[in-house]
Amino acid sequence: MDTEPSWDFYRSFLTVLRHGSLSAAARELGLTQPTIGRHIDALEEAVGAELFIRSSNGLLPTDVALDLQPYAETLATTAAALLRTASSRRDTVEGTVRISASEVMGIEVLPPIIADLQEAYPGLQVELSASDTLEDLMNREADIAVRMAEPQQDALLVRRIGDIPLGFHAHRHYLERHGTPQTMSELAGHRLIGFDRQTAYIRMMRKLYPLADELTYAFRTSNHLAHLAAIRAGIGIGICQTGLVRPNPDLVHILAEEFEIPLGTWVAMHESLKTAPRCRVTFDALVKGLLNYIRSCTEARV
Amino acid sequence: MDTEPSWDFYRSFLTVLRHGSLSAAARELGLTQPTIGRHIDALEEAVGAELFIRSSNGLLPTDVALDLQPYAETLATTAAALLRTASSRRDTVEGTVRISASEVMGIEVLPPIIADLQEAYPGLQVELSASDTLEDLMNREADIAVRMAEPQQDALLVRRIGDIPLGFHAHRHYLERHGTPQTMSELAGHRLIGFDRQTAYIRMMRKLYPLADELTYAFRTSNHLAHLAAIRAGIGIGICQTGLVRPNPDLVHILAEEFEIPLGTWVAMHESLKTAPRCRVTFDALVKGLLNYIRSCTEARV
DNA sequence: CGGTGTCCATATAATTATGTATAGCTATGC
DNA sequence: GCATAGCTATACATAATTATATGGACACCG
Repeated sequence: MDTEPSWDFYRSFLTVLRHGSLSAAARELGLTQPTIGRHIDALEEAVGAELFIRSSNGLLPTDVALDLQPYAETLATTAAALLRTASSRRDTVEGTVRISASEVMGIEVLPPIIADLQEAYPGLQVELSASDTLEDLMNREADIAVRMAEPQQDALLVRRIGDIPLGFHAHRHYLERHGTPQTMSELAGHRLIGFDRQTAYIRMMRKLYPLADELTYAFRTSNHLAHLAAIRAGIGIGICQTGLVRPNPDLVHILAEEFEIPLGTWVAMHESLKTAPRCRVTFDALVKGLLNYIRSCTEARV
Repeated sequence: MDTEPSWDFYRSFLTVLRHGSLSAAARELGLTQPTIGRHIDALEEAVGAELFIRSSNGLLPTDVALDLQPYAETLATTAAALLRTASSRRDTVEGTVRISASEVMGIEVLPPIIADLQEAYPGLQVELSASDTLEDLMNREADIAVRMAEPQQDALLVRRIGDIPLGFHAHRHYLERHGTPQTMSELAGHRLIGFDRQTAYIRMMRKLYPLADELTYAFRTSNHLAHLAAIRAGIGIGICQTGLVRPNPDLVHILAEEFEIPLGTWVAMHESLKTAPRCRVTFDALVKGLLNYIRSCTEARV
C-alpha cells in the first residue's frame, strides 16, 4: 500500500459502476471520458485488481468491482449527508431534508403535509424518497423516515403515531354491478384485488382472517400504488387505507364492521439530528400531519 | 450547489479536525500545508460556512465542523473498508482483516489465536483494535468483532461461543500474608480490587451476589487490564477470567465453588463478508480458538 | 453495404493544483 | 528581551491533472 488513492477515484468508480460506461459517468460528473478512464486505471493500479472489463460499448464490472459497490454507495450517501448538514445554516430552518417513506405514504399522504411545512419554512427544501425498500437511517441515507414497522435501532429518535386503519374498498360502479358484500364470506364470489408477495401485514391479515387464504383474486400486484389504482378504477374489491378514499365519494368502504387491520406508523430520525432545525421542524410536522391524517381516517368510519 | 466538492476535501477536512493544524494534517497525508489550507478554503466556500477559526498556532473547529465530523469519520472508515476488500484477492486468503475486541480479550486471549491463524495463512495481515469502545460492524469499522454481549443487528453473522467463567483470584504472596477466604462473607476483611464504573456484568454480579455492595475496595480502576495487573502484582483479591491466571502457578483461583460469573462470548461479522476468504478463515479461527480457550478455563477449575 | 451513433484509447495542449520559499504571527524558554 | 519553534498566509515556479482532438472498434439501421 504505497499511498492511499484519491477519494475522488471512488466517486468516479461508483459512477462508472452505475452507468456502465466511462462516457456516461463523465457526463454525470461534469468531467470528460479520458479523465474518468484515468481514474479507473489509477484505482485498479492502487488496489492491484482489475475492476472492469473494457469493451467498445461499455465497461463490464468484474466480481471485485461488484464486491466494492456497497462501500462506494455508502461513501456517496455519507458525502451527500455531510453536504446536506453543512449547507443548512445551524440557527435557521434552511437547507435540504431527506425523507424516506413507502410509495403509498409518499405519494398519497405526505404531499399535503410537506406543502404545509414548506409554506411555514420557505427556505426548506425537501427530498422525498418514496420507495418500499428501506433506507437506512443509521447510514444517513435519509434524515427522517416514516415507517410502518417499529424501528429497532438504538440511537434513533422514534415517535409512534398510531394505527392507520386498513379496510376493504371498492368503486361505486363496481358495487352497482356486482352488489355489496355484507359479510366476510360473501367476498368469495367477488372480483378481489390481491398482493403478489408476502409483506408483514399480509401475514398479519392471514392470521386474523384465515378466510383470506381461500379467496381467489382477479388482479394481483406487488405494487401498492397499482393496487390502489385498481380499486379506484373499479376493477374490484381491495384493501387500502380508509383515509385514502374519503375525498372521493365514488369509493366505498365496505365490511367496515367486520374487517379492519391496524397499520402501525412511526416517524424516526437519528438522535444526533434533533439539534438540526431543519430536521427538527420536519420531524414535528410529520408527526403532527400524520396524527391529523389518522384522525381523519377514523372520522371517515363514523 | 454549483458542483459537488472533491471528496479529497473531506479527507483533508477530517485530518485537520483530528490534528488541529494544517501543518500536522499535511504531514499525515503526505501533502503540504498550503495545499491543505486551500482544501479547507474550498470546502468552506462550497458549503458556505466557516469550518475553522484560524489562529497562528492552529485551527479551532467551529460548531459546524464538529457537526460534520461523524460523517467524515464514516467516510474514512468506509474508504478503509473498501480498500481492505479490494486489496485482498478473492480466491486466496490474503489481505488485511480488522478485528475488534475488548482490551482484555485483545491483549490476553487473542494473540496466540492470531499467531496460529497467521502460521496457517502467511499472506494474511491482521489489524487488531483492542478497545472497550464498541466499533460498529454495520459501518465496517471492523470486519469481525469479539463481543461480550449478544450483537442485536440483523445482517450479522453471529456465533455464540459460550461462557467464559469469571472468578476471584489473588497472588500467592497476598494469600500467604492475609490468609485465603473460604466463604464469601470472609471477603469483607480483605483488600479487594474493584471497578470504577458500572458495566453490564458488574450489574449482574450485584444482582447475583448482593454482598458485593457492602464490600470496601482497596484499589479501584475502570481499566480491566489494570485490574488484572493489580491481581498479578498481589495488591489483593479481584475478579478476572479463570483462564487468564492458569499459566501462572503463583495466581490462585479462590472461592471457586461459591462464586462464578459466566461471561457470554460471541463472534460476529457482517453477513456480506462471509464470502471473503480472509474474513471467513479469521472468523472460523476465532471461533475455534475461543472454544478452546473456554475449554481450558473449565479444565483449570477441576 | 455504407451511414450514424456509441463507445474506448491515445497524444497533445491548456488548465489546474501542488510544492517551494518566504514573511508574519504567537507562545515558550533561557 | 531575545532566540527558538510552532503555526498560517502569500507569491511564484513547477508538476500534475484535465480537456481537446483524433483514430479505431463495434452495433444498429435503412
